[in-house]
Amino acid sequence: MNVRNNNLLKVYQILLEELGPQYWWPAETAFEVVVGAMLTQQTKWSNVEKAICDLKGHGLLHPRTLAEADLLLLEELIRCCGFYRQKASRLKNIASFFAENPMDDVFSLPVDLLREKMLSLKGVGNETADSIILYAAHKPRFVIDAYTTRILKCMGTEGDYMQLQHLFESALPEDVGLYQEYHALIVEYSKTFCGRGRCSECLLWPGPDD
DNA sequence: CACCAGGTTGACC
DNA sequence: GGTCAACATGGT
Repeated sequence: MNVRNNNLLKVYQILLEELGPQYWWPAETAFEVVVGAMLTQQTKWSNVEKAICDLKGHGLLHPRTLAEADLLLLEELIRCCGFYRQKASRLKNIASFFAENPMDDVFSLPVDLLREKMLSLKGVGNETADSIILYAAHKPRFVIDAYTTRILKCMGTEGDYMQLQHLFESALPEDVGLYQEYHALIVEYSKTFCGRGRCSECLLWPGPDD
C-alpha cells in the first residue's frame, strides 16, 4: 500500500503495523541515553553498545565519574565508535555539565530552554539535542536524522532540519511516545529496506513506475 | 577496496 | 548565509 499524499500520520501507522513497536531508546538511565546519543553520531549502534558496555564496566556511566575519568582511558573505551578523540573530550565536558547541573533540574526546564542548553554544549547539534530531549527528558521534540531526510526527499519534500521537524510536529499529535516510536520506526525501516538513494521494497511512496 | 554508519564543527567563500 | 573538509573506526 502506497501513501501518496504526505500523510505523515498514516505513514506512521503503516510502519508500526509492518515492523511493530521498537521500544526506543535502549538504555538503563537517562545519562546513558545522553552518552549513547553522542557516541552514535555517524556510527553504527552495535559499536556504541560495546562502548556503553565497557563504560558501564568501568563505572563511568555517571556524570561525576565520567567527568573525572582519565581522558586516555576514555578514548580507549570509545575508540570503536570513531571520532574518538573529539567524542571523548566532548563527553567529559557534557558529563561535567550534568555533574554541576543535575539532570532532574535541567530536564525540568521548559523544553525550548532545555534545547538551548543542550545545543550550547560542544558536540551537541540539532539531532543529538532532540534525541536527549525525546528519549532522556521525555519531552516532545521530533528527531530528524539522515534517514528521515532521505525518506522525505523520496516523498518529494525537502527542507532544513528545523523545517522538517516542524513538518512532523505540526502533522502529528504532540505525544512523546508517538515521537519516540516514529523516529525509531523510520530508522529501522530505512536500515532494512532503503539503500542509499533507492529503496527496494518501498511501502511508503510510489516507485518509478507508479 | 570503496562506501557507509541513528552528526557536528569551524573555516572559507 | 550556504558549502565543505575534518573528525576515525569497524562492518559489508
